Amino acid sequence: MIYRLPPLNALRVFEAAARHLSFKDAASELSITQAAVSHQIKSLEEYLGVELFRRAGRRVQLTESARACLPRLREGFDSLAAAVEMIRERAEEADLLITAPPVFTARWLMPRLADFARREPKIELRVFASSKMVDAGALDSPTLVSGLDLREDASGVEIHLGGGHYPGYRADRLFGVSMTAVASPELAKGDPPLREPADLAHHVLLHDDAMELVAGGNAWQRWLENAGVGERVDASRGPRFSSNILSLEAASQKLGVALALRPLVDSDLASNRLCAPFKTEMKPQAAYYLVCPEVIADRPAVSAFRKWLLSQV
Amino acid sequence: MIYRLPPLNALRVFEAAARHLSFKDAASELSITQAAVSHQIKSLEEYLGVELFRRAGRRVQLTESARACLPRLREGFDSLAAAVEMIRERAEEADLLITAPPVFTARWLMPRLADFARREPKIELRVFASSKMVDAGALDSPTLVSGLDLREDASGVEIHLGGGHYPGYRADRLFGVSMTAVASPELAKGDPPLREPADLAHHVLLHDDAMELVAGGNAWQRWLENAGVGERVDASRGPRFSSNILSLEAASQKLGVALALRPLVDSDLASNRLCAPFKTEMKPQAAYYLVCPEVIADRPAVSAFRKWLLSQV
DNA sequence: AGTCTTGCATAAGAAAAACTCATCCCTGGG
DNA sequence: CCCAGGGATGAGTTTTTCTTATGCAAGACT
Repeated sequence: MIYRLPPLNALRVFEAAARHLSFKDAASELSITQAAVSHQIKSLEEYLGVELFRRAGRRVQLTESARACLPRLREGFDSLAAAVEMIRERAEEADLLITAPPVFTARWLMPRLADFARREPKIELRVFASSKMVDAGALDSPTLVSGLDLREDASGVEIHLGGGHYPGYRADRLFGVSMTAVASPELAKGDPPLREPADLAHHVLLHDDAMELVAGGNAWQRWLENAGVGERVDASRGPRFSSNILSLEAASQKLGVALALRPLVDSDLASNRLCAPFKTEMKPQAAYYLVCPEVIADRPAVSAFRKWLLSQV
Repeated sequence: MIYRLPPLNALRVFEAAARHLSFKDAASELSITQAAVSHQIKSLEEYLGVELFRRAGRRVQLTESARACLPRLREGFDSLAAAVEMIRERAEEADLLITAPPVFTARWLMPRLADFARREPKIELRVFASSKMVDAGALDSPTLVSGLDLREDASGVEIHLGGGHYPGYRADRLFGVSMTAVASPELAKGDPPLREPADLAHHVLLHDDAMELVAGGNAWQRWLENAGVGERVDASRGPRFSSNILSLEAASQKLGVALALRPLVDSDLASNRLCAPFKTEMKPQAAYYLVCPEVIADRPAVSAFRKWLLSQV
């Protein structure tokens, strides 16, 4: 995955200027001059080809599109700050740091984690749900990782949805997934009912960024084509959420039909919170893997977790 | 909120180098020379005072702390890329973009949103859950926003947990919150039972980054002091999650005791998924507010949403 | 109204950061 | 043992970013 990123310093200046709604104040926050801010903003506007501020006399105002992207921008800088903070603080005061995709964490890991915590009460856990743990098939890091500094206390393991080729890492396959459409049982039996995929034409499709990532873009479109009704159902309309968890929640609230990953939603299906009205399942190559560098795989905390996780599959 | 950020270009180079585990390949991806990569990494290492790569002959390896921060780093860059993408694509293909804190979205907004969608089926929604919608009391932007380009189609509204001082914005108070301890009912009645705050000394405390933000740091510590048992219970131990939703999930799975915001968890309490064993509630100044710039407040999509949201309170 | 003040824009030059080139060094493969 | 591959290093160059100085327009003040 190659990032196509804008000039990062200009972005940081923009964020400060947007926060203060003043180039001057932003400048003083950043310990630079007002002129420097003005330059940076201008270059960013030229780079983007979009006006970010409207200059109204002696004050500046954000354009609506600039304002709308601020939360995401803040989130981005916040993650970066957290990332470096994490490096600085080293041991992290935890024995085991688990990084996993949000849906996996909420629907699969959390219901089981209490059991692990009971068995290994001494292991201090840290669970980080990150939407970036989906990879195209293999990590881009093809080399054997060895010679890590073993004095460091914290051990990081990751759970990836990917193809399983992680050379240099110990990767244990947990389970494969398949994409299926889910809805509230009442909705499926309602009017119009959901009996076959073509019925989706009369229903609201719920989209989310996470599923786009798993499917490699246009998740619903692909699923519909897979079901043979790509032509008959418009995949573009419908509300869009930032996370699959929200889509599932929306589906259970009868807002529409969402895409979900089995077996993660099996408990929702069993409890009748959701139902899967169609047999059609799209099976991506990907599966969930527990991934960690070989060199830390035999630390007590890591191997205990690994052993436990595999016993849960 | 002032960000303390490292040299951003160096971070980007580091990410590429970590991905390839090769300075040479990273260099070619970034269209610069291997020497440039080497310099950047070195300067970042000096800035952080931490070794990021271990040089082992002709190959480089990540140190464990460097590797552990990668997911967060990727998440950061990804958000930045998404943010600028959003500016570029302008209208966003949606009529209404709602940005709200994750717990609010999952526990309050989603259960009600189906109703809104039914009433206003024409309004194309986009819901973005962002953990950065908590502010210290007021937005830092004190100016009246006017003269936005009204031709832009998408309207962005935000839901903030804050003090309600948003000059230039139309801010409608939704409801106040209070922090309370929650646990699984079985856990509370179990052995040792949870009868008064001091009993927490014998239980696992669940921490999360979101609650830290709300409380302004050391959430449990503050809550315990508020309950008068700051001395008797160790607030530092226990697993740590990246989101309050995960803490609540962990609590309901009997992993320990979490901090929660009322009234967001009221439905969990009503359904007996969770219980609030103590009367002690800590009431931060903050409340949830619907916030949007004055100038877009009267657009049809925005005013419909606003009216509906207020009717739900 | 006229004047002052405040804040952004702009141009030119200065400073700093980032990059390249040339070269060295080490390691592992043949 | 020698060679090739890949990273390190230092000097010098290019590019970016910043500052200083100044201009300009709008709101505040008298």
